[in-house]
Amino acid sequence: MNQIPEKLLKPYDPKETEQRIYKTWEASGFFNPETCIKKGYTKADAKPYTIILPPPNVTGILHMGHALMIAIEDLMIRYYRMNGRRTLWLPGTDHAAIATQSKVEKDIAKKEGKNRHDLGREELLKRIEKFAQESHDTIVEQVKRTGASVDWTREAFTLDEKRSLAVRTAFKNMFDDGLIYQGKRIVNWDPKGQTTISDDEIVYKEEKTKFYYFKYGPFVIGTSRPETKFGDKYVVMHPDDKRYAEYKDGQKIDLEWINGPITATVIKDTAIDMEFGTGVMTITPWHSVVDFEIAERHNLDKEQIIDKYGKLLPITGEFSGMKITDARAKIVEKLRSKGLVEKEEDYTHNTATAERTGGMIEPQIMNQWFVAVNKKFTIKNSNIEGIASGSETTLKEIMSKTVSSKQIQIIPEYFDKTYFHWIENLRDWCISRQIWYGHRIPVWYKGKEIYCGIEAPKEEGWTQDEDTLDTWFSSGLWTFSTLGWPEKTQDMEIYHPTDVLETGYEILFFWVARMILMTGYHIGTIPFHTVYLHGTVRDAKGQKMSKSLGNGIDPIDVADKYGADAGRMALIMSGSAGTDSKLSEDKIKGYKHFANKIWNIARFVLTSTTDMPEENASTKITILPADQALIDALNAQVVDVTKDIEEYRFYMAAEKIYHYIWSEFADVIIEQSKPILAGADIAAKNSRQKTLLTILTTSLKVLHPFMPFVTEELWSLIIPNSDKMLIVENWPII
RNA sequence: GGACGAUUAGCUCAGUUGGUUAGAGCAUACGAUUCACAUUCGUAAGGCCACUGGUUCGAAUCCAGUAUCGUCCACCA
Repeated sequence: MNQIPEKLLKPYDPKETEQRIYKTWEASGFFNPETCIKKGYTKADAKPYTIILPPPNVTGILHMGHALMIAIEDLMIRYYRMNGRRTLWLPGTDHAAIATQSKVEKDIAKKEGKNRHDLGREELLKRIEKFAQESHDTIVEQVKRTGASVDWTREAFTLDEKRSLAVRTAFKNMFDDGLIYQGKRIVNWDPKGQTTISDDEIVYKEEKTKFYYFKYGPFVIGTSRPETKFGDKYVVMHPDDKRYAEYKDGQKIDLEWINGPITATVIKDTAIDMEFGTGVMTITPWHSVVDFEIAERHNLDKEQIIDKYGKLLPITGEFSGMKITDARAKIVEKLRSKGLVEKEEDYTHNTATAERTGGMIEPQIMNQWFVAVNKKFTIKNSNIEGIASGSETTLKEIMSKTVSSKQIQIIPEYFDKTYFHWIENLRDWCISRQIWYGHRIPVWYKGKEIYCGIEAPKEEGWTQDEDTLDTWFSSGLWTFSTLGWPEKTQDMEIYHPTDVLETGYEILFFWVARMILMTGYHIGTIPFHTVYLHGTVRDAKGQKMSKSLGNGIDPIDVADKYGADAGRMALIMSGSAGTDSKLSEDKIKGYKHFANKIWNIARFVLTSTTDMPEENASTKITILPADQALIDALNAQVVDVTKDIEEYRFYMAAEKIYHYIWSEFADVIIEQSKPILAGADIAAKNSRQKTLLTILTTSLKVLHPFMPFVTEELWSLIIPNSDKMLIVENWPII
């Protein structure tokens, strides 16, 4: 070791280094576990270690949250790869049905002034696919910039051919088992987006409005929505309400209403809050979830008042065809002229709006497809603890048992409670969407006949259901659809169940719970052993990063300016599982300095060891006790860091390494070494030289999962003739 | 309304499951230095660990309550 590489004499330049190093990794094939086996770096019978990358949506570009996710997953993957595990990290992207379609529709409306009906299904889909493809390509480039050691040969897309087959197969199996059914149910209809949306996609916004009290026969009813009241022929009160004890359940009362006399029926139901308003209400089952449930319980008639476009139907008489907002005042006026308005008050309440389109939700009863979460079915082969093969179970039970038995461990643990709370309140999952982009429901109709199959029926005359599936239906299959299911593949055999699912806590219910449901049902096992939930990355002030606020930090800008390594370190160091973190450029800058620090340490060590004698069988350098003590201290650190990584305390592991390298190695050990290296005692000098090299190489190995680029680059400079890259080096074993 | 968190130095956060004198980074002050370091080093100051009570030989840590902030869920006619 005589030559000091010229590059090393200048400050570390991450921009030049990182992209070059990534290409070297790609060319090596080491992201692919089978290549590692072929080259002898992983044993053929090694225990697998699998992470499936939560697929970013093809709606745009990656943000800091993705960068955090990748930093943590790559850290685990590189750590386990260095530990000799058969390590697979499988990448992919998500078509994100509603989000993507509405993004493209918005663009088209803005640029061309057209809506989707102007374009037609085929043309719109073409446009969306083009957008999705471009978005996908950008995302892939971004993922590469972060240093992610994902196996690109296995890349998947939630809407590609193999995943589509998985979706149709999954649908058919559940359909045949009676777990998917079509039903008239009240759904959240978004008149603006012309689609249903799930409960989870609703955003409640505060609205100031009027609260009216109307005379309804002998009662006074309260409402903020007079326009729905036309069909109200049931008046409901709590059975224990003494004020209305004289009225009996089922009693008929003739009264004067908006468009003339009607006969109302008294219903007693405990869903009524005696404290609210007058304690009496009329119900509109077609347009209210609570009312619908009351109507179901008492087997009452349901009538539609408002159409899909938010306009009043002929049942409203003279108001027919009017928009809700226009009609409301006129209806109140009419009631007032009839002397039926008791009083009105100012009222603030939460209205439901669609997250994607901002449209006001108008509940409607519609034909939709559902997954029955409480329906019993026989599970064929079960590896789920507490649910035996061949026993009767429900999807809800699968979701709950896998976690309560700790077969699936959630980190941080306290999210268990939130998870169970959610499961308890879970209703049947509405999986149909009235949009065009996504997996079309594999059901065909011919007259009154209905056919569900993986492929379209061969005979003529069948038409396919117009709806598509909720995007979470396909992502629910993600851990096994990516591994080739429904084919019986070797990948499934080897890599499933996966080890860790690492994702943001905000999609615990959307996604994690649905993966548990789908995997339990289709595979009879768990999708992963551990769920690691990371927090939200916020700006320095603690605000969410968003486009509208313009406070986002672009991971690519970070990579350009400070290096991806620095960005990764800043993200990993920003906090523990489940807690939000604040990120500022200053923080990232600090870790750029750190990368340069290691660079300089390496320069010092290399220039100080050029005259170290080469070792061979006859001439061995003896390590003196003082130096052995330094190595022992480092080893103790490595043990500590290893434990922290295995127990998911990544921030702590990172901090320990950082602290060791800067405050111990650089500030103490190197400073102490200077007189020894310049001294006359050759034995002491050689011992120290060898020790410095040992400490440097060990430090690089331990730091590699955190800062892969700078460590790999230094590795190649330190050991120039080795063909073994740091990525496949062995984790220091003590 | 229900659930779950958080509250520690000026700021951002640790504190590994109860154990010496509560730590780090940034920022601040003072000093050193051109030495592997454009990006260096040392020293210092800075804390009623939100508050009240309890358990314990011992509490930032466990329990109960209060306050403030945050997140999620539900949503009322």
